[in-house]
Amino acid sequence: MSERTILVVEDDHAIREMIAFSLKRAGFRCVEAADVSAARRAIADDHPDLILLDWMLPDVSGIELARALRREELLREIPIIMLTARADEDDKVRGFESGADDYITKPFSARELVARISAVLRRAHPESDEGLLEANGLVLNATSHRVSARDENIELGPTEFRLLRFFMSHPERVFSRAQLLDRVWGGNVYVEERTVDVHIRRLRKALEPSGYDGYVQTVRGAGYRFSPQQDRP
Amino acid sequence: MSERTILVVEDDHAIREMIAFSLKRAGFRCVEAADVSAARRAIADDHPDLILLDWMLPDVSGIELARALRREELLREIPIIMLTARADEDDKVRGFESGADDYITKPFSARELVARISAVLRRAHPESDEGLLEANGLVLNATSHRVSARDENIELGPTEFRLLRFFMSHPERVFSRAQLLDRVWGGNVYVEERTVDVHIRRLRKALEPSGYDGYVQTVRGAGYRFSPQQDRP
DNA sequence: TCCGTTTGTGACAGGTTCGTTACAGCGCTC
DNA sequence: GAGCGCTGTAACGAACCTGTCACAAACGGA
Repeated sequence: MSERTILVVEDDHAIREMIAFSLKRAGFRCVEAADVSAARRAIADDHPDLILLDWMLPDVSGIELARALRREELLREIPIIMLTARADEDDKVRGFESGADDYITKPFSARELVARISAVLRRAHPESDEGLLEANGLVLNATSHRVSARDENIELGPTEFRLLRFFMSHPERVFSRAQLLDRVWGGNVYVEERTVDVHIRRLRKALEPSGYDGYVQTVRGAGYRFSPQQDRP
Repeated sequence: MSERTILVVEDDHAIREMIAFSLKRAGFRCVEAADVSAARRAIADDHPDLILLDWMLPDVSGIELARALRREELLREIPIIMLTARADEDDKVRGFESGADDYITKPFSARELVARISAVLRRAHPESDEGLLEANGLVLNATSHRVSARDENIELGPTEFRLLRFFMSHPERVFSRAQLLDRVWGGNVYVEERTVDVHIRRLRKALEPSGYDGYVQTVRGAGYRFSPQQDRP
């Protein structure tokens, strides 16, 4: 599962650091913001997968930010978890919290924090697209995570599977190594471009016994292409 | 599963919008009403599957509406979830709530809301779940809570039973640990993902004597899959 | 042809994921 | 309260995957 980015919006420096530390240790990428304007910048720059939002902020209240985000079409999908202090017993205010996907009352443990974040992320990205890709007898089933060549099963590693899935959903189109790294490996990873070659090789090797390795073609100076145009193997 | 319609009866515009937003995102169809008379119209027009009812309303109290609905023959079936403010902890109030199928105290998170609605709907429309699941001689009887392999009884713990039942009703499909936690353990429970591995192990161990353990397959980097495709054990 | 550039290939160290076992806590029965 | 089954977590090793390198091979232009 690819790394998830969490934006932490909290004015108290010490608390923010604590949270960031816990999240990083739990394997999340973490972006911090001390106020709403910084948060807006971070949202634009880092495309967080989830926002952890203190509701008491210096400039605009966290609730205002939450409601504003909900109104913006592109940002509606980002789940929000509210941080509230126990003292804020005002019902009216608390009622508004329903705009968030979850809320956590201070004080809270690092484990609870991580658990709730995981739960919300789980719910936010439920199931991926139903996908059956086919090319001249080469079948990739995304839901069962299986690849077969004329009913013969093909074993692929995780990266090779993603690579083939990407290729099969964009046939007859050349992708540079950089594009492949971006779209198969995921946006912000630092990996040598030549690494793509190696995985192409591994994919070809796996397809070789069934004769489909020719479908993965090299375009010298440009990148690679998946081309099922030619005759059946 | 067909789309379910929820009627939200709540006078506070902001809260109502928030709720509606959350529900829509969770895949429900959503109808809104600000007062009891609007609610009655909505019930007649939209035939909601569930009513979310604030108990403090401008014209008639939510409780009155609930009791009135209960008296009407055709509407008895519609489950009702009450929304109450924390301040109203009064026993007297709680007593009135007995007409509802569940109640939620403000503040609440979207996650809690969705979880409770799902639970009530599940109870109201008991899934005509085929109580008998079969896969190449492996039989799971949901009603008698029994599992047998070729007439040989198999002892399973509660979690392993639910796990196997879930797998058998979704064969040939990969589920991530997160999805399994969500759908077998239940949405709002906070458990380490690796815990899934241990229960997979326990399930396999229980299936081992009869040779069915191979049906529970690991998909590295993705999750687990139940696959009765291969040869009989 | 030659030479520089690009790609294929095999090996490998480090890291990650998974299987497995052990164990403590909990609720239950007796 | 002891005994028991069930659950979730931790820890360890094994299997596997990954990114990088070094070198070989292929290619293309001069």
